Amino acid sequence: MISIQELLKQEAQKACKNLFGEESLTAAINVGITNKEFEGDYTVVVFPLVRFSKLSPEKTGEALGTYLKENTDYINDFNVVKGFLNLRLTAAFWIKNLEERSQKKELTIFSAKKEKVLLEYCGPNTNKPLHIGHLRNMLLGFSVSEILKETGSDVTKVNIYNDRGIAICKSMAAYIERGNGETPESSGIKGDHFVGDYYVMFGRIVEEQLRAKYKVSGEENVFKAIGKDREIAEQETPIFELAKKLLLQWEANDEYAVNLWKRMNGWVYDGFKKTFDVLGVDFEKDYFESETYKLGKDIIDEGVAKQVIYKRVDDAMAIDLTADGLDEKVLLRSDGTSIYITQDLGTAKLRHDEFKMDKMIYVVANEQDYHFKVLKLALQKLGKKWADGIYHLSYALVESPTGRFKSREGKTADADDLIAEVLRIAEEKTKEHGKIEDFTAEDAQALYKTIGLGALKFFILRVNPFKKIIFNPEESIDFHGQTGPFIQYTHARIKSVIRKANIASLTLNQQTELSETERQIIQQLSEFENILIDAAAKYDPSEVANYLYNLSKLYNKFYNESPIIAAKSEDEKTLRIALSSITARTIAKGMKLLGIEVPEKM
RNA sequence: CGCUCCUUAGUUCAACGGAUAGAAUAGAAGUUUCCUAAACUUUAGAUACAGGUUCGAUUCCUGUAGGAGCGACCA
Repeated sequence: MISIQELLKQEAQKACKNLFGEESLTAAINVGITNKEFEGDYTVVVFPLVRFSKLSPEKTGEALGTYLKENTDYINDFNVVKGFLNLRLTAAFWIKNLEERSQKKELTIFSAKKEKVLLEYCGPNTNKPLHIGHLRNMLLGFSVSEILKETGSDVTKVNIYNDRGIAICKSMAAYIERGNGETPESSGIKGDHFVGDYYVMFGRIVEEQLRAKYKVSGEENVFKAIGKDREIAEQETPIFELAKKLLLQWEANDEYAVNLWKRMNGWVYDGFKKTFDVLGVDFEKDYFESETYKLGKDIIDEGVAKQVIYKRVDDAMAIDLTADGLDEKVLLRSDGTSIYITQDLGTAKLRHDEFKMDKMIYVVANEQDYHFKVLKLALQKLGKKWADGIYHLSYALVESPTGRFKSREGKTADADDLIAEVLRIAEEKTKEHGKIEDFTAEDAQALYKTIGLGALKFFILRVNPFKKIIFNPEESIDFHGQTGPFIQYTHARIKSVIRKANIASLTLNQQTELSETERQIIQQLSEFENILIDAAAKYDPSEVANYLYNLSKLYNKFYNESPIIAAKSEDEKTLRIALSSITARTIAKGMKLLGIEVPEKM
C-alpha cells in the first residue's frame, strides 16, 4: 500500500510538471507532516521549485496549492506561509482511511522479501552473570529481529557463548580452592551468579596470596604497595598457576579439567536461561567458542594461496589493509594458534555454509567497530562475495553518571538485580493504584512483570542505539511520562472504554466531523508502516518506541477532550471507538515488536 | 601520535538540510459528581565554541574545546 506522503508527492510532481514544465521533476519534492503551529495536515516545501516556476516562493506555493485543490478530491484547502505549502485533507479522506484500517485483519502487510538474515546477539562470557550491557544487547537484538521479520525478512537468531579461556579457568581454580563441594542447588544461588562469585573470589585469593608473600597489611591496596598492576602481579600467585594449569589441561582434553568445566558452564547456562526466559528473548541456535575457536585456519591457507595473506618474517600470518585505511592485521599467531579474528573468520564461513544467508548481523558493542571492519574487509579481500552482507549493529555502552560500569564495583549493573528492582517497583505502584483487586495472585504477578519489564525495556530501547545511555542506579527507572508504562496504561485505558462501549459495527459515516486531535491521531496511525520500514532499514527500534509514545500522548489528549461513549451522536461515537480500537491495536503491535507486552487492565 | 563516535533545558531523550528546536522529568499553578488521574491543562528553561557552504544549518564541511572507544600474536 502506498503511503499518503508518497501519494501527495506523486500528485505534487504531476502538478509541477503541468505547471512549471517537465524539467521541474528533477527537483526533489519534499512532503512532510505539518508542524502543530500551522493549519494543515501535510506540507510541501516549495523552495526547491522556485527556480523552475520562476516565481516567488509564495506565488509558487499558491499556484501549486490551487492546482492540487482543483485536481484532487481529497485536498480540501491550503495555505502558504513563507515558502511552505500547507495542505489540508478532507475529513472524509481521513475517515475513509481509518475505516479501511479498521477492516484489515492485519494492521500492516509487508510482502516477504525472502531475504535470509542471520542475527547474532547476546554473546556472554560464561564466567560472569549478565549485566546491563547485555540487557541493551539482548533487547536490541531481539527487537531488531522482530522488526525485520515483520517487514518481510526471514530471520534466524543465534547466540555465541564465550565459554573457554583463562577467565572461566579462574572461576574453576577458585572453586577448587574454596568450593567445598557447594553447588547452585545447595547454596540457592542462581547458576551464573554462583560461578561469577567464584570469579570474584579468584581476585580475592590473588590479593590474599600477594599479601602473604609481600607481607602487606589488610588496610593497604596490595597492588599499590608492591607497585605492580593486577594483571602482572597475579601471575606470581599459586592460584593463577592453578588456573593456567587448568587451561592447559582443558586444551589437552584432560578428563578432570573438562568435566569440571562442563559442570560449571552447565550451571551458568541454567542461570542464563532463566534470565532469557524472564526477558522473553530466545535463540534458534547456540554457538560455543569451545567448538569454533580452532576454525579459520583453512581460510588463512586459502588466503595464502590467493596471495592475499602472507607470512611475516616472525612467522605470523597477516593481511595488509593499509590501502583501505586500516593497518596490517595479524590473523594467526606465529606459533600457528588462532586468535579472536581467526575464529570469527572461520565462524562466519561456517555460518554461511550452513545458512547461505544474505545478511549476517552482529549485535556487538561499539568497542569492536574496528574488529568488524577488519573482519568484513578481510573476507571481501579473500573474494567472499557474501561478506558484503555482513553488518555490525554497533551500539554504545550503558554508563553510570560517573562513567563506565565496572563489573568489579558491586552489583549496580547486574541484569538480574535490575529486573528484580523494576518488578518490585511495578508491584508497589500497582498496589498504590489499587485497580486490580479482582485479579488472582497469579494474574497480578504476571501484570507486575509486564509493567516492570515494560519500563525497563522501553527505557533502553527508546534511545538511538549508537548513542550511549546514561543510567543512574541511584534513581530507579521511571514509570511516568515518556515510559513503557505510560504506553501500556494508554492501551489498558482504551480496552476499558471498548469493553464498556459495547459496540458491534464499525461502519463509519464519512460526513462526521473531526476534531484537530482526532485528525492528528488518524494521521499518526497512517504513519505506522513508514515507521516500521524506517526502523528496519536503520536497525533502530527507537523509531518505533518514540512513535508509540507520540501516538499514546496524542490519544490521551483526545481522551481528555472528547467523550467517547457519551458522544453527541452515534456516528461520532462509532468513529471514536474505531479510532480508539485501532490505536490500541497499533500500540499492541508496535510494543510487541519491541518485545514488550501490553495489559488489558492495569 | 593517528582513526572512529559523541556533545541539544538542571537531568534523561527527540528533531528526511526546512517554519517559532519538540517531549519527559525535576520546579511553579491547576483539572476527578463523567469512559482507568500510571492521565490531562498552563508555566519557566537548551543546540559546547569559531568560521564556511546554503534561500534556509542542531543536522553538511573546516578548525577549537570536552568526553568515550579503537589503533594487541587479549577478547
